[in-house]
Amino acid sequence: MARTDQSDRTDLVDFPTTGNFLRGRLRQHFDRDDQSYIEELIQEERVFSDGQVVMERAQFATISAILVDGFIFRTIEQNDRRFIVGLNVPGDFVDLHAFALKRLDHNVVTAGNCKLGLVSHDRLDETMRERPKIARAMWFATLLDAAVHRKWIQILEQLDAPQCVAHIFCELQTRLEHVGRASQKALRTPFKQFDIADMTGISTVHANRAIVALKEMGLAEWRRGTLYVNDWQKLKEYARFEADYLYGEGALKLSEPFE
Amino acid sequence: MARTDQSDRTDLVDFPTTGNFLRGRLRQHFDRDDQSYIEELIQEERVFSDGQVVMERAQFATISAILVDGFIFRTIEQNDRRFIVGLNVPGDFVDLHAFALKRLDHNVVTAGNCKLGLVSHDRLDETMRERPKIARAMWFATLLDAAVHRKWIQILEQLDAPQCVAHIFCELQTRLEHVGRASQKALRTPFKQFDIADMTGISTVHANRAIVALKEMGLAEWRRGTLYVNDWQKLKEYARFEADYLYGEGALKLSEPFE
DNA sequence: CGTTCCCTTGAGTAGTTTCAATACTTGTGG
DNA sequence: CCACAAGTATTGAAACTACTCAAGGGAACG
Repeated sequence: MARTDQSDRTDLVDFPTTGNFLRGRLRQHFDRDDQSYIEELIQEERVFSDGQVVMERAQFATISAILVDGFIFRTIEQNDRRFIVGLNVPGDFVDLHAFALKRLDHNVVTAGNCKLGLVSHDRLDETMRERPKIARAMWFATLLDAAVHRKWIQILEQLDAPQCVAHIFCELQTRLEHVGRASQKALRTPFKQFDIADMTGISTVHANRAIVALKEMGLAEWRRGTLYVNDWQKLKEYARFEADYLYGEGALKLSEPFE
Repeated sequence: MARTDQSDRTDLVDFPTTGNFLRGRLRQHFDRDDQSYIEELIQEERVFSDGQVVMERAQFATISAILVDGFIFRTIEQNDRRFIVGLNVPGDFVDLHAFALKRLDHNVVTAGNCKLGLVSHDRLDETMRERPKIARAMWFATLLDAAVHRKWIQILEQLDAPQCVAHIFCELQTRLEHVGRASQKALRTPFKQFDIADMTGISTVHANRAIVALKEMGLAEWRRGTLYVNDWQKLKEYARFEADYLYGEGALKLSEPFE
């Protein structure tokens, strides 16, 4: 699961900006030419600081961005309250869906410092016309987000606050493993406790209590943005986390040829 | 909003199977040739009865289906409990995302009797290669589902049970208006109260209480599958429903040319 | 005309919220 | 290097929301 094998490493050397795109998922179906093509789509890299809006709800989009480094929140604001409806990790094409939607229904906001690679929608139009295989992989990438959304709907419907928090961290860890950014003992994030509250729709006070509960159960310990976990397996069981839906290893993985 | 104007009606006469696809949204950007092309994609129509599984989680998919008539649930099952993570109405391409994902993370199940139009993924491959404009519209359609998912995440995070139930019905009504299937006074569905419970993650007992609460507030009355609403505006305010995110009329609508 | 499925109601329990008060961290200017 | 301010984290208490279990009522279907 989510190893960093040799070929993955050369990906990052040769394709420093897009080497993590779909890594651990469809990427294994890309040949070198596909990988170069994708890398060359990116016209510019840009660095963002904490809390910057990468793409704002309802703005007409002409470019999209892939996350090279850092974390991204997708947020919906209503009545001065913020709801985090999605997270992104390096390798995620954070607003690729803006290529088809043109105006997003939510904001894309940095969580901590980020590096992003930008591609114009004109270039993506070309990709649609000339590289249907890659276009379909991009489509796949946006649908992966949708699969994660569905899982969030389920966990919000099913789990209580500590389980829900645990599930979100299990997911984050697994997604970081896909792109070789995970450490086994500690999950470092730039998140505050109120970010966790906004992801799960609970109050900050209750988010704190959920974190305390995880610690009291001996499952995980949160200290200023870092989650320390001794036994991920135990935490996953507690959160009823099953990684299938992330389309890495598991029942949903595409094992057939992809052209 | 959501009128049935003359051109919409001819859509349904000339394109009986796909005439509702993206109607009220991107469809206005399709020319007659696009519309014919889409109609001709459908190779077969099939009728399903209540509770049939149209596409099962993790099965390898080679066809996708557009909903011509009826309602569809997207469900995730865990520990013998069912979670409804999405709904579909006529005109929705219910498992178009299976074209890119190949194996779905959830089940697609009929709610009541349904008519579906089937298209093979081979045909969709052709569409990707030969009709990038239509391919992009299909991509858009799958992302519309994702936008609805995000809204569900938000309402689950924000609203209490009666508001959440109200929101789901406001959304359903608006989506039916898009395809000319709404009546102003009564929203007829094949849903049971336990379906409503599974959509919102509450118990059936509590779903019942939420429905009672809506009635006591004079907002809506539920009688065996039909929701009677006198003043949709009042219900929408109560549910904090804002239709933008459905990409019909509103801030997110694509007003620019689409080729 | 009874069985089954669905809906409804009541009572007690668990989970979550709000408000309020206190403590800890980090960064800034003196 | 200290003092203070701002932001973040923690705790307690009371109120509210939703849950479970249990029992009863009603409609639909054979």
